[in-house]
Amino acid sequence: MNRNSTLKDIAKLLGTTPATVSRALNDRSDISDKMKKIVAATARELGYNKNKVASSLRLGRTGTIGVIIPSAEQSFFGSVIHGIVNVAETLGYDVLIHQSNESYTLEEKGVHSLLAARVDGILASIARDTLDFSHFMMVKKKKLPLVFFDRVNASLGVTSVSVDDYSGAYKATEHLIKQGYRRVAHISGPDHIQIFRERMRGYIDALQANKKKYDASLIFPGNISIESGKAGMDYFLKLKDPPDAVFAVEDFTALGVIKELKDRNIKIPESFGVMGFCNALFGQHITPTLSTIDQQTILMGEEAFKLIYEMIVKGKNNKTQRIKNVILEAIPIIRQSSVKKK
Amino acid sequence: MNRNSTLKDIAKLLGTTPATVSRALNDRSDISDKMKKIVAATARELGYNKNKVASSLRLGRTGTIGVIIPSAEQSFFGSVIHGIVNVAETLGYDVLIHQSNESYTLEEKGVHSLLAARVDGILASIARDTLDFSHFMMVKKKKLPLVFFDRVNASLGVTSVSVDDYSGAYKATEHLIKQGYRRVAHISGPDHIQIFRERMRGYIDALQANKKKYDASLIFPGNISIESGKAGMDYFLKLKDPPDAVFAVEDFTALGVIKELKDRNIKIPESFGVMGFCNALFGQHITPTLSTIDQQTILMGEEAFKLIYEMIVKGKNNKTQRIKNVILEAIPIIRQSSVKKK
DNA sequence: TTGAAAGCGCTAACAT
DNA sequence: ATGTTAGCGCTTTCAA
Repeated sequence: MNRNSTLKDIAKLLGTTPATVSRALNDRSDISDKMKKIVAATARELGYNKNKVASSLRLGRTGTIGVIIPSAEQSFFGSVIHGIVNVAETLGYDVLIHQSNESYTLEEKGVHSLLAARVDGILASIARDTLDFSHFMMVKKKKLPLVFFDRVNASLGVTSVSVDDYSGAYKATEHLIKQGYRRVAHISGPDHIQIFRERMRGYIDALQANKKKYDASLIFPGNISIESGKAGMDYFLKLKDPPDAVFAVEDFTALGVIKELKDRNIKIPESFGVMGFCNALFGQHITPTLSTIDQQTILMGEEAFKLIYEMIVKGKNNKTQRIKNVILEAIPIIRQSSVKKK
Repeated sequence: MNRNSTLKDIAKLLGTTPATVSRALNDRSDISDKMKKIVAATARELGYNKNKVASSLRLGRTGTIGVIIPSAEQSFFGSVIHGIVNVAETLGYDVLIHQSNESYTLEEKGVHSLLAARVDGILASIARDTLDFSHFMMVKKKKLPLVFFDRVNASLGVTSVSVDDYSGAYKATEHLIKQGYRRVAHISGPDHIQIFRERMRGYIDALQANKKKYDASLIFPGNISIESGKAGMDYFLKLKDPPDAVFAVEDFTALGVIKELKDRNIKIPESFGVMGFCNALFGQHITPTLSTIDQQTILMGEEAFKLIYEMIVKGKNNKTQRIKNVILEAIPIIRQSSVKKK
């Protein structure tokens, strides 16, 4: 590997010193234009490319942020990464990715790898299996900028971006009621995850605000899967007074509901209404198309990076950091599965 | 930010030197077990976390690889990233991500950022708009390990992993013929991208191997979108002797075909057969479910990392590198849209 | 088995 | 406007 050229190489060639070359390349005001030009030309000639590793060591910052997601395979996180990386590149930051695969142990390892890499900040979406948050608290204690996105935990006092799950669920439920469905049920997600609890709360409040009685038998505990959608429908249809609409905690669950209804020849949306949550890609391609709540994934990634960027920049000036919790609007996407009214 | 502890801190506390502490922590054989134990204990106590930046500068390698993809938003690339990152983590590597957003300029910038970060190798999937490959040739010239995945270019002599596009297309086309469809058409992708040319070649060869005449009017030039699927069908159905099956270059195109057929009340698969390519998630949830070719995305990511890892390790020993081109099997996933026979 | 010293490439403080 | 010097934290060579 033909050695990368260094400031020293350029300096030697020009009969000057590495310090001057460094200043010239960094466009410092105390260097003459003439010198800047000749340095730039020589650098180009040698194919010089700044060694960010050395620079980072010297500066005590890396211009790199770390991201921890459950899995890049889930298209939701792919979109968020897209948003994060695009803004990061624009602002000159590199992005390191780690996956927890929903495991606490891997998440914890990921945090340590990122700390070893001396990232300037960490963006994270909490793993399903994480119940102990000491690794994140350690980051916080080190005063290293930390931002949670989507899978947040309000009790930790960490800056975050998430979608307004409560209001999204509220809107979804209310939409079904306004469409004339009499009894709106809910299939929930694992209730140790805050966002799913929020969605359930939105569902319950929307019922009560619309003078529907809250009926615990109309809530089926699911686990974010097609299967729990099917199982939920199976359960609901055996009730004495079954529901005629379901607000599912996310789109796969809603898909299970639709599959089960189709198997039983129950007409959607005429006899039964369905709303999901997530705006997964497949929703617009199935029959009937799925009404859902959009989570603004790309925007979420962009906002997450902007938040951490702000923390990094402010941290330099030793300003005190206030915890911010950005809540993105949950946007109803009304398609066929929930539109009873003509 | 309470300063991270260093080898020096540990050494001072133990009345020894940074060199010894370094050796102890790196489990060198020339250090006594007693010393190793006490060093480990002190390190734990201080919450010591090796500064990878300093270590990288000294060692001349970073234990980091760079990945350039068109966009993390495409679920295909999300899956590949998943595969890459998982294997990388297992082998102790960090992963830096850059996106080209299908633009040559951003791709080129990405390569330079990764070089500045002194990554130990680069994995890349070529952007749609990239016609000039000098940035990749520069990487190759530097003898920095480089592996292409999926969007490869055979003429560049770069190690790669990709799916067997030719054989996948061949199998897809032959499957449709064997199902009894008389005239099998093809909607292609941008033909400056090699994988799409390969798929067309597979289509043509399968026709001829099965004694079907190759008819240029049965190939519609598309651009990997739902719209080109629809446009293709519109064109085909106006032909004097229209086809009764389509092999679409990828699943979105196939989805467009299906939508158009449904709009015209043409029965799938009875009157018209459809095959896609990619095995996108939505294919199993639409009606009819979509027959397609699986690309083994996660495996592709895993293989890509393994290849570059091998190159990195061998490079150290100055062994000569042979260019490898790993071709993953293209696996037909037969669902409803192509099954005419009972 | 351990210590002393040097250096990876960069940048900033200080000097001129 | 430029040069000198030192040091970020680690690892390795050489010496003891």
